[in-house]
Amino acid sequence: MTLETSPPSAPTLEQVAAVAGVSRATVSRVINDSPKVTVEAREAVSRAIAELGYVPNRAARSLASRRTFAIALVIPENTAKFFADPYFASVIQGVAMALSSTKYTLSLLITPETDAEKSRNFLQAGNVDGALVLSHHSDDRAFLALARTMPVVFGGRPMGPEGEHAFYVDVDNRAAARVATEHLIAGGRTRIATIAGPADMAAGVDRLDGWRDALNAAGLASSLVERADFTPAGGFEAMRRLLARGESFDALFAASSQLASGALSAMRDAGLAVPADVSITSIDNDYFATNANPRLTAIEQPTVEVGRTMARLLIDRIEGREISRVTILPTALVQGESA
Amino acid sequence: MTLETSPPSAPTLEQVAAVAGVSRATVSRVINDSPKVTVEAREAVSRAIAELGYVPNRAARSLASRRTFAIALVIPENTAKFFADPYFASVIQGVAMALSSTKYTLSLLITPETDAEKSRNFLQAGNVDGALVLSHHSDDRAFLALARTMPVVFGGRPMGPEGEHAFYVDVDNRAAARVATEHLIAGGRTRIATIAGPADMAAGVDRLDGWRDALNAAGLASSLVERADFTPAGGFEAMRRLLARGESFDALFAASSQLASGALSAMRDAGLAVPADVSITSIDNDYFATNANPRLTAIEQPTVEVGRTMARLLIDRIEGREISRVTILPTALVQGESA
DNA sequence: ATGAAAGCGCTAACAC
DNA sequence: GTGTTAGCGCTTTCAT
Repeated sequence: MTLETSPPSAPTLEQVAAVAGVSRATVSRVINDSPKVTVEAREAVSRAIAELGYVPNRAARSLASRRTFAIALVIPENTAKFFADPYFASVIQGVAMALSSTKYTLSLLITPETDAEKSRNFLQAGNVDGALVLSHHSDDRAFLALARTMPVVFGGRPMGPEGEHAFYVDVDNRAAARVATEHLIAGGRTRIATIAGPADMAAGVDRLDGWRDALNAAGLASSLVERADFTPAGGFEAMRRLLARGESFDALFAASSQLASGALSAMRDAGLAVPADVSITSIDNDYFATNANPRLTAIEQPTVEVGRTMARLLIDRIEGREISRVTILPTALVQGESA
Repeated sequence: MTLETSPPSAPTLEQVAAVAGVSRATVSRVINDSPKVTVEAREAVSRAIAELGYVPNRAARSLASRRTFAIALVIPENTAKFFADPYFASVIQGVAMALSSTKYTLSLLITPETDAEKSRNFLQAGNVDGALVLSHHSDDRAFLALARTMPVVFGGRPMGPEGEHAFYVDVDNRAAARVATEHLIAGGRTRIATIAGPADMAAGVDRLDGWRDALNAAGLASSLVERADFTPAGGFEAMRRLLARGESFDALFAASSQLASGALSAMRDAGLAVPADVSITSIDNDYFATNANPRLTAIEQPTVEVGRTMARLLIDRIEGREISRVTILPTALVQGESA
């Protein structure tokens, strides 16, 4: 049994001041890099800080300064989707990375639409200095409003009227889709279908446009379109509808690898061989692409980099530095065995 | 153009009190679910809170209560390893999940050994209510000490003298290794080598023991051992050393799929066919296992569940509930094409 | 350049 | 059961 003195309470700024022989105000100035401190004072304080192993208490700091040194990463999805989509994990990694070398802390908000309000209140209540919103989802309106209140950086171009004015990091979905489709055309395919994403999501709209761009440029027909949620189940159903049309096709551009993965099952059921009968390209070189059989030829997005960039930009904004409103990151086609 | 009043400052507890016609203390009691409040008062306050869209300010709350409602997830690795290992992403997901339905917030600390002290100071300074330490790494001593200061739950059994007293969530690495090895034996293999992990990591030690258990039980020799870091490069070199010994073997148990993945390259270089010449099993049914060629037969760990469980247990401890010191989660062998 | 002093918004005795 | 009153540890005027 050791003699438990009360909690090994951490050193306070006051103690640092005492050791350094200065006032608390001076210690505070040193901590906050104020220029108005003499070299000697600064050194005395630094020594005291090192000696005591002092670390400022964030709560006190936040309360007094009205800054929190916390940023929120909002993922407007329910937990099921959150798990199903490897995209989120990558972006989180990137954000965490970028933050690890700063004084900012991450607050993860996974918010089903049902309590979007709760999240907004949390954010508005001054619990974070800014927010990152992964706008994979359609319902961005709430968060666009938030963006008028505090620094917000979106991941993916937010839909809606105000989307124009938002700060966001994205990839060029339209160009990516075009490249993926051109790959099919280059492979000699001429009747190219697509399974597109939801019409209320930027990725859904843009990727469909890109597919059309490629077909138009090549003088090919662009009538074989089915829409679906970005899930394997959605892809499965969409492919069944496509097959039910009775119009034959020799290639498919799927707007996401999850869609492609579901489509693949439906094609297998229908006795179609990939890539012999139908070749496939898609977007997202993720788990679904690499584990598909055959492995999918897909566009790779720099997902970790998206997270990292979002975080960097947000901090720049919080700290008053100028940043450009739109940042587009590059993508690349990764060759698989499906096309 | 709306009339921008100064920062849309969030409502304070004081305002709620005014609207509800009670004192601040009563509002505080309602917020904190104190039983000592009349139904009427409680309702009046609730109404006022709803009306104003009030959310408590965490900083103020923390400062006054000396609680932060934040927990840290410490990953004692450098960022390179952090990215290379899919294990971390899964565990983080699990933790985030578990936390999303609580009032706790996540603070991610990715700490190269070089600034382990900085992290410890941060933690000690009362910036979190407790910590989760992903003890994949060998240097647990620092965090074991931390565990005497605040609630800590480890992921993986921490090594070292005090490891015995720590709270942790883990899988039965020894049993997992035994099962993986038995699978090779069941396949008719008799000369079974292993590439083991570092001797200073629990997973390294335990998995080697499990391999031995299986061989001993079957009356087979257990001399073909090489050690390596848990990386593909380590696995590659270990396999070369194994081959250089000149003793033939017809199976390999790799202590991780990253090791197996590297070993596979070395075997390919040596002209060995898998599983024809040498069959392989490993641990971690992750990216490395599923993307290996051939796909590895491996033990799957419930990584997301590990994170979720760690978070739950930590919160239980923080809130003073009794929890068992050790939680072992189940694993399962997933059949691939390598054995 | 430095110090004194007044809070930041909340919780936690304590008294009633 | 409710209100009063001190702070929690820091930042930030304002003097000096």
